[in-house]
Parts: sequence; structure tokens; C-alpha cells
Amino acid sequence: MADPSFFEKVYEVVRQIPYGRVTSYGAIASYLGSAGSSRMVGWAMNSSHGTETYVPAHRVVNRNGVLTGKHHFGGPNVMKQLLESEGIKVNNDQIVDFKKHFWNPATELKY
DNA sequence: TGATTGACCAACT
DNA sequence: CAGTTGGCCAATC
Repeated sequence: MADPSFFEKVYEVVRQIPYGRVTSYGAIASYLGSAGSSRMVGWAMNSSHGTETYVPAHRVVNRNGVLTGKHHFGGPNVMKQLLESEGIKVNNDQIVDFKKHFWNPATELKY
């Protein structure tokens, strides 16, 4: 797309998250150029259900590594199960060793 | 069409 | 230390 919107950029970044890795809304937003748009990342995930390509929104958590949007996956346990299914341990809705599983698009993906 | 909200983050009071 | 405010873009009322 010659002029991709914020949403489309978010989708592409989230899709490029490798298996067993997670990232934060702020990291994506900051990578796109605006840390204040972190809310839009979450909103984009909400819209990701209507996209043709699947978006691993369960790999996206807030800056604390907490599963803030777990309720939006159709159930409060779905997101946790998905992460654990990828080898990521989740305790009390919080990712264990979040820093180790953290995938920074600005560093890994960069361009 | 204007106002409000939304899965956030950071700074200020 | 905790509560409030500003900021960002897009969708819904």
C-alpha cells in the first residue's frame, strides 16, 4: 500500500513476531514513530478479527508484560493458554521472564 | 459532523 | 505514593 495506515503497520509488525516471543504496545507504537499511539495498537487488535490474515495479538501485551487484553480473545484464559502453548509461562496474568521473551521490533525488525 | 471512547505510556501534581 | 492529565489515531455514538 502506498499509504498504509497505522493499523496496517501494526498488523505487519505483529505478524512478524517470531514464535515464543512477545512485545508491548508501546514498543510497536514507538517503532512506528509515536509512543502515544500505543492505544491504537490495542484498538487495531480489536479490529484484527476482521482481517483476512491472522494476527497473533496474544503475543502483544502491555509494557509490564501483563495480559491486559486477555478478555478480548473470547475468554479470560484463551490468551494465557496461547502463550503457554508457545512455551511462554504466564503467572497471574503476567508473563514470566518477560524481558527474556520480549521481542523489540525497533531492534530485531528495525527495517 | 462533533464528541466520546479505546487491549497504553509517561509525566506531572 | 497515588491519582490525574496529556497525547496519539481511528472507530463508534
